[in-house]
Amino acid sequence: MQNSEALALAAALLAAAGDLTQRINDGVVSRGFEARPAWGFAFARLAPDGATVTELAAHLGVTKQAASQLVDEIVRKGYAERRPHPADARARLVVLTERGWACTRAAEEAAAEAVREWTDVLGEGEVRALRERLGRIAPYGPIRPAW
Amino acid sequence: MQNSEALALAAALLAAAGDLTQRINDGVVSRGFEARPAWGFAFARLAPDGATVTELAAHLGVTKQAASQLVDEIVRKGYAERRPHPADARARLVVLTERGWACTRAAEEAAAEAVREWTDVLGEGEVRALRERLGRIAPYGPIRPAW
DNA sequence: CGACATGGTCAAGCAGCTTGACTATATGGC
DNA sequence: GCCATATAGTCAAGCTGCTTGACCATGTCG
Repeated sequence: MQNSEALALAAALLAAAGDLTQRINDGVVSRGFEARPAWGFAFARLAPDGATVTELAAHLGVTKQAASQLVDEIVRKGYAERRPHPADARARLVVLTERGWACTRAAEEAAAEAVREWTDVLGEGEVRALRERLGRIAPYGPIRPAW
Repeated sequence: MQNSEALALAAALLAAAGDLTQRINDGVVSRGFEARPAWGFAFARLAPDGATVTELAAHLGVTKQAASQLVDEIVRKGYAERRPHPADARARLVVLTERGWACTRAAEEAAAEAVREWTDVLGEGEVRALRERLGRIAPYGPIRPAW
């Protein structure tokens, strides 16, 4: 593979990621929620059982302060709430509210809608293969900003 | 495809894009250049024959002022220079210097190196197919930030 | 030639992140 | 039981990269 091909792959990857992110965000907004794309990663971490600010920060790859600000915002807008941590009086458990869950479902619907357009172009098997291959080359650990 | 699958695809795409971007940037830095990931898109537009600030802004999807700041920086660091535009006295043509070209080549090498690791996992044909499919679903036009 | 469009810059402001300092609680050695 | 140290979280200040708004110089077209 030529060097310039590799750069083109990077560009295509970023373009696809940006496009999909934009579409998901638009879809979420059109369903009556306001959300910044970065929230998706926060919600994904909060979804199962909640998380502390520090855990969230590690997951997002930012400082505790930045994570705390993000939590401030989603709490202020009613998507999550801070509760006392059951086992550690220093910590506070951030959990999604019902509205937060609704927003998460909206994001899933929007994502499915966006991916459906890809399915129309590539076919379902190809899209599934795409997802599987991406998963193999970039395990989904802590988030690193795309640039 | 289930809704949650679609979100997982988006996450995998962003993770892969972020990972690749990070690796390319690291590779460029280790070759003795300092570059911010966003520069890649600027350099790509400047590479053939130069571009005006306005063209660059449109390509990057930001304001003229932001593009101008970016140009200030890469000029200050010796990667490009502003020349009078041959056909329009209002405009100034931003062109890469020899150092700019060297940095571009370093980015291509770094990208090739990063993609090579993927090739080891997926095989060359798969990676090529990945690039081709990504190209089909997200034509590489103006850049939209990933989030 | 004059009216408007376009390329570019200057200035101010804002959002999201950082580092640094601090308080409150937890943990482990003695 | 107590103290030293580590950890969860917040407050405050600052930086960077973007934005909007205003402006000048040049081009284009009636």
